[in-house]
Amino acid sequence: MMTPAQRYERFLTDLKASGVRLTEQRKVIVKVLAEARDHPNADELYHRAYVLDGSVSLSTVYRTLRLLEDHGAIQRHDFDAGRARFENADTDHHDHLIDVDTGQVIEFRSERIEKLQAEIAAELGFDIVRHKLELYGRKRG
Amino acid sequence: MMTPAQRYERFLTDLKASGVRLTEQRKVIVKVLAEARDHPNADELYHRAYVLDGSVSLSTVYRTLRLLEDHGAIQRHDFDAGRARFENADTDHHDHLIDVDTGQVIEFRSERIEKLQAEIAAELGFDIVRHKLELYGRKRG
DNA sequence: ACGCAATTGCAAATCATTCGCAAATCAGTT
DNA sequence: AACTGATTTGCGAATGATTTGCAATTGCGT
Repeated sequence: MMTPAQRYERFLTDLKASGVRLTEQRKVIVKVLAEARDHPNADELYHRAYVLDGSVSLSTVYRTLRLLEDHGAIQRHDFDAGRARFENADTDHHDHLIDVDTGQVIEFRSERIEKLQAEIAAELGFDIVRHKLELYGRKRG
Repeated sequence: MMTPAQRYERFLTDLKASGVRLTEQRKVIVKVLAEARDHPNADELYHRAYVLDGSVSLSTVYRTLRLLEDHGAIQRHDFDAGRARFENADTDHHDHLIDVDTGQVIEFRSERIEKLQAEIAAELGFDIVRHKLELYGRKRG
């Protein structure tokens, strides 16, 4: 398991290796992402970054998110329509269970489901590029 | 398997039974939905409906889609972010495989995956309200 | 330190969707 | 078939998330 600090360093190393310019704003945004334990949206990231460095703008947050997504460093989700949410892509693949009452997001992973998905795609003549599995549930009374 | 005409009649019957007013525009939009073999978005539905009846506006398409979704008559998807797509809800439940090259949507159903999902949710202490499983794949060379 | 292309903040533009409101229309009642 | 009142409509303006144009700023190789 990576610590936020390790994740941050790795983000920077990877970006530099890809020839991406390390501006103050990008470093701050990347730091906020590295430290996030949840799945923040652009606005939440902006506010967290702004506290660390008032020179960060919402535009740059959006531009940096796109940049990081294109580099495969983060992943975009749209659990609720209209607002994209983000998370680091360095961790192992997992799917999400969203509590419909609280909005809480729980991560899980099932080897068996992954395998079944690949089988189904193969039967239909496809190779899976990516997939999205979201369970929306309610806590048992 | 229901024919488009049967689906159309059933839409109208159900709506009338729910005390929904059957306006000209709603009937046209419902007819277009009943006949759709794909997963059209609001704009596509608007164009198809407009051909049948020039008095249909995009606003009413959106309002009717919301109405039908609230009544459980249709289902909303957001395969590509930003544009919702719709399909009749009368057919059996199924999931989707989206061809990343062509955008084509293939429907499939797996009893085993459904079952696994329920098991996973149960382990986490949840009952599934709904779920979203989308495979994004590429045709095998 | 120099220079210039890449990046920034800001405000204005987009895109899908929703909303306000006056005019039109449905559906039950005479 | 006309009457009525609440619902629904089309229009254009409003919204909310995200993107973009542009002049000013900044990272970073020389």
